[in-house]
Amino acid sequence: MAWQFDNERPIYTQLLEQIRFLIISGLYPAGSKLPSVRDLASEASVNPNTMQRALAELERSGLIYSQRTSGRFVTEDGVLIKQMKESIGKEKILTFLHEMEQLGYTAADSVVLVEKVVEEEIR
Amino acid sequence: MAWQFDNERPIYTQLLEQIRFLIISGLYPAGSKLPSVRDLASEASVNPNTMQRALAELERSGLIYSQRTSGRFVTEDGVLIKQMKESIGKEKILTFLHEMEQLGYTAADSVVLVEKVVEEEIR
DNA sequence: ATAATTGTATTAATTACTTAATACATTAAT
DNA sequence: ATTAATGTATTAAGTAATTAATACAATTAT
Repeated sequence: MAWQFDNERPIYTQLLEQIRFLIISGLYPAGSKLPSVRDLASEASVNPNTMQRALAELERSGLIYSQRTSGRFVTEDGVLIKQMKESIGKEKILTFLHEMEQLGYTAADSVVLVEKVVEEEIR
Repeated sequence: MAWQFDNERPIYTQLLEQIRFLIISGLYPAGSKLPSVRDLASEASVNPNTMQRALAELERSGLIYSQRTSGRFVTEDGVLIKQMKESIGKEKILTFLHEMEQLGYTAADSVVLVEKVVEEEIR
């Protein structure tokens, strides 16, 4: 796992996103046990509290849960994982559309523009 | 003009965005004179330095320029304004696509999803 | 029983950022 | 010449957020 961070955003946020991706993508399967806070922290070269914070936030979202002394686990609820992915995605889409509107583009404009950019990318 | 702010992001950022929108949308036309820093600040109920900062950032982007004692003006370059709008838009699109990828969606996925959301919105 | 491993809580240090206060400099207007 | 209006610079105050240090609690394994 390549733990990499930029200095733009808080480390705990980036940790959260990366771990979330590991779960959503299935690399950490539903029900599986995560490494301990300390192990994850040392692996990512980060203070344990920072990792703890990232994990706590993931926990709030229900993607993982902790059992006081036996460790942390990915939720068994595969449906929840899927829903989480979809709802975060939708949130990002709405934010995006809103920002574009604030720039003077209608939602319809934005659709077209995204299509264009993606086509350019492919080429 | 409705100067409204949330507490999520810095005020100067929000000022910048709102003024930028006024320019891009043509409400502050190319070449026109802006109110003074102090006037804008008092109108927005904001410290002059905060407004100054927003304007300075806009200046870095070339959308406005200042003449030491006569005031600030929107660039005469209408093409630049248009390009600015387009380049900021494109930046937002790329960021969006990147975030979606980090969530496990390909660019093609994202296009389809945006379309879906927009259709829902219209309905 | 003891030790080791786990998550958790509390507090402090650091850092960065935002906003504000104030003074300065330049030019246009009177 | 003087005043008023403009943008600018500098510094400080205030605030919030992030990270780190450390200690605690609970349970599992030995």
